[in-house]
Amino acid sequence: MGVQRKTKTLEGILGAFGDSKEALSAKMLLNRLDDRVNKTTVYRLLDKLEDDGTVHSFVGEDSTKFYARCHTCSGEGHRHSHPHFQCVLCDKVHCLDDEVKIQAPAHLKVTESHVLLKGHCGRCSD
Amino acid sequence: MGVQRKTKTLEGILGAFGDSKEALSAKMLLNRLDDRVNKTTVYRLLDKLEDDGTVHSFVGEDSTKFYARCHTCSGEGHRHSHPHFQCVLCDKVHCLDDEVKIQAPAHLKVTESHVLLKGHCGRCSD
DNA sequence: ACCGCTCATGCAACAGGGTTGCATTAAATT
DNA sequence: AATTTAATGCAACCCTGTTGCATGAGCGGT
Repeated sequence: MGVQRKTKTLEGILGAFGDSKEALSAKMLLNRLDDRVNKTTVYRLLDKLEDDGTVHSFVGEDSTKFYARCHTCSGEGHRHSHPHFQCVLCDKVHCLDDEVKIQAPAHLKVTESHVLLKGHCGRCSD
Repeated sequence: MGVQRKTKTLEGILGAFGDSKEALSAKMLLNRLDDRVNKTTVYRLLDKLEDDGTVHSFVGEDSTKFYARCHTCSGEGHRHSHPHFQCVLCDKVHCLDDEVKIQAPAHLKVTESHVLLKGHCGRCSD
């Protein structure tokens, strides 16, 4: 089951995400919360928020998991096929808008697509 | 620098990949080699083979790294934008043929695209 | 065939992300 | 305020992957 109580840490996490499309790792989240919270708590809350359809997760190229607010999902299931972009200079990760449809050979039944783009973000490529 | 000597383990690894498009994790590779080789050796060889342009790597949704033979790369640099497919039933992973171009907003300079599709493979969806 | 140089290997110990069990704390409900 | 039950913190752990160092094995030269 998902989140059931409004706690300090929960508000902190939701506050960190805000309403932006930025994606955060557990570590980044802990930093933003000034390391005053236990990592276990953060991981458990993120799991629950994902169950609730509040955030979605994906894996970055360094094998760490990133989380970002959902804008189109419910607890019924996550449905997003938008790409994620990671800047190789400032390391920031964020969700892109465009839906992506990758076509695969007919004999494969594709249920999820994960797209990660890497490069220089607007701020870093000036 | 890449691989410089033809050793038993090297032959074993190349043999495991063969000429197929199947991708293997270090763990899978160790299993196929009957766990008679040290994992450190495998990791180091895979690194070198990647340097040489013999294999390429990518991260699966479970955050583990997969390796597969390159068919179009050299030591000069890896250049593939083909998707990878992971079957959620049999867990096999393999490279797809189609090149993929994801378009991103103009202010982003994309240098790498990683696409991972998940679903049922031909053998598992019958 | 042997020698010697240097790369490759194995081992142990470590690093980092993430998880689990359990006792304690604190929301929510009455 | 008392009770219930979810949330938290802690320590210990799992897993993938890496590093330092001593030993073993390719390979080129003789």
